[in-house]
Amino acid sequence: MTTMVDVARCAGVSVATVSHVLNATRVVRPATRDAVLHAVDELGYTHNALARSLVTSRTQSIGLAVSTVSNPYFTEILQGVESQALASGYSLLIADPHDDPEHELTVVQLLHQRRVDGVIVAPSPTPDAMVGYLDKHAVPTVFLDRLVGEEYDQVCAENEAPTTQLVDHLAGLGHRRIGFVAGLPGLSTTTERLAGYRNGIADNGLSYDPALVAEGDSKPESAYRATRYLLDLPEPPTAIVTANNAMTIGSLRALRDAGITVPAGIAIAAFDDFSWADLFSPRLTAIAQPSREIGAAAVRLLLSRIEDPAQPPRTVRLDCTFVHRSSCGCPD
Amino acid sequence: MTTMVDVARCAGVSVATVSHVLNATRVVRPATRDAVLHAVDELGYTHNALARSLVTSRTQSIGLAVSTVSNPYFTEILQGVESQALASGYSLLIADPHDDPEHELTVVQLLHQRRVDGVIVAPSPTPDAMVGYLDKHAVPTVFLDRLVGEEYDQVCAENEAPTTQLVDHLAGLGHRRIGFVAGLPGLSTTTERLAGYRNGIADNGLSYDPALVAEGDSKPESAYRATRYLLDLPEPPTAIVTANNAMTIGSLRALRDAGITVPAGIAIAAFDDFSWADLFSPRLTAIAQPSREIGAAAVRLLLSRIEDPAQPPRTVRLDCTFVHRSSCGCPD
DNA sequence: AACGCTTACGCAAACGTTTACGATGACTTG
DNA sequence: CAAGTCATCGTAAACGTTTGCGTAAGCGTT
Repeated sequence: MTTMVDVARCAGVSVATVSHVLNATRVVRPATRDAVLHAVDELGYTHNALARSLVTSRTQSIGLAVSTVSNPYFTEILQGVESQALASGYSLLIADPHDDPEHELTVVQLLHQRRVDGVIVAPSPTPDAMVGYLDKHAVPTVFLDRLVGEEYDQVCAENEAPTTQLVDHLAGLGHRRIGFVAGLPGLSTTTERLAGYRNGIADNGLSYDPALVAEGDSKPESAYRATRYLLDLPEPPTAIVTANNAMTIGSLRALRDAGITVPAGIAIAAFDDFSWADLFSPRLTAIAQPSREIGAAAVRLLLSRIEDPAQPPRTVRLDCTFVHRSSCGCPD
Repeated sequence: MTTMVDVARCAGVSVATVSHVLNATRVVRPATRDAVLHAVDELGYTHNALARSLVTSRTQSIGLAVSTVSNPYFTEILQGVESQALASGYSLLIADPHDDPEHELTVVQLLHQRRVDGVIVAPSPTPDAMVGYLDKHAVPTVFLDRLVGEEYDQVCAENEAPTTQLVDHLAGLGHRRIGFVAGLPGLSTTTERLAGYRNGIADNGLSYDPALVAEGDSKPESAYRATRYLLDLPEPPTAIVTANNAMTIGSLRALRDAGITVPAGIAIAAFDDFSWADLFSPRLTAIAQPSREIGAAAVRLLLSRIEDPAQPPRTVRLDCTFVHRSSCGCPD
């Protein structure tokens, strides 16, 4: 591996000069500049980012800890993060907590040991250990998707109002018994969407029936069971709203296996859209989160936090869009 | 930021000793060991991986350069890579070449500057510059999905035989005119799958009609056009096989917009399965690649290459599975 | 001729680790 | 009791950069 001293020797200058021409950090005579540049590609020199980081104590990299495995919606966030990071001259380290609090802590530690300039984390339901670590070491952080507290930087989508919108739509179509397949308890998204559901129920003059909300974790299987449960009710719902991607999958499978057609047999409206939802059967009426934009906003927020660690914490909320298709029972 | 010398001072030992207890790299008296460990968490010391890497010239990290943006199938590969890397004690740097040869070179350079121990790359159709760079700097590399040459380490799925299998299945159902919606020209996957298609045609005693193969790039829009073209043929095919994920999406949309039902109006069999293909309409008969396993195999191959740079290059091929649903026209 | 100001660069000290050698003392051993 | 053996630990030189000071030469001023 050729180093800066090789280049310096070859060009007949000092390492300081090499460093300065490489970083354009002070003026050098054009002639020596050329000599250096020439030496660089004659020797095939490549910069060693580690050594540089060691002295500057900046790595120009950020860490991303999201559970891609369990949530496909996160891959879009990943894309948003990646492109925004690259555009800002930052590299991206990723580590998957696999939705496990213990694992979550260790991957965050790993990231910090690599001295990323900051991290973006989608917290698990019990993020205390991880949050404590981040706090203790003053690691610039922004939380994603799931909120942990106003004293932190965080970005997520609007959850409450859009869910209400789903219920409104269904109620507007005449449904009086609207079921809800909720997500993993403890997550802010779950809480907020449930609140949105209840608002919708109330707004439309319906009475809230706890029997109509079925909980699940974030796996489709639990939604499958939850939906089965709703169907087996003495007085089953005529419409269902599902709380996220994974839940929707499970519900749809349960309905299919039960031989119930959508929207004829039951109406469906979902939180979270899919990339190819237009090819699904039924064609899903859904709330689409601006996933890419969420990812991009997170890195922007993080970079500004890195820039000025003293600034007050911000929570940014992004608007969702209502995608009207036909699973709700409206004509296509 | 507290360092090893802080810990050493606090524990009343030398930095060498601190290093040794932290890495368990030589025996120390239990008492001093405890003193060090105690000092460590009293001061909240965290290891600086950069400094360590600088002296060991090992970063315990690998770089992944795949175009997630353009191909959702890569996100599964990503998951395979991530988990295998983590399991082997490696971190993951990712960089998206966005399917652009120029960008591809720069991200690989970025990765190398960060001194990853090796890289995993899904090459673009014209990877020469990138490959040249990797060669020149002797960066341990394994290529993914798209092949670049037997003199490199590479891993991908079986392409030819499975495609033939698709054609066989359709022909077995009585179809004589089977169209093919091909992928981006120049990619080994495209070439091989096309070859598989032609084999299938020949095996079944059909005559190869160039008019029946329509090319696209990797975007669904091109498949949309390609499919339209096939439908507008004087004598359109009665069955179509699509060459990959993106192509399938485009084809299905084209068929839907043309008011053609599957499989009644036309039969479809696809290379590449989807996560929720069972919820698609039609339910897709498809070849499923072992994506996760491909990713995992790639990191295993890379690590063995890093371990022993002199070993002969290997190309590993993974088997696909035929997922039988109903878009081919078989009863569900 | 002495002075100061520029311009252009070099010296060397960090940055936080790892690790090859050496050093120290206590304990055996003959 | 001298010498050899262990067990335990410290010293200091790397690793490849960045960057605060310094310095030397050239030139215009008085």
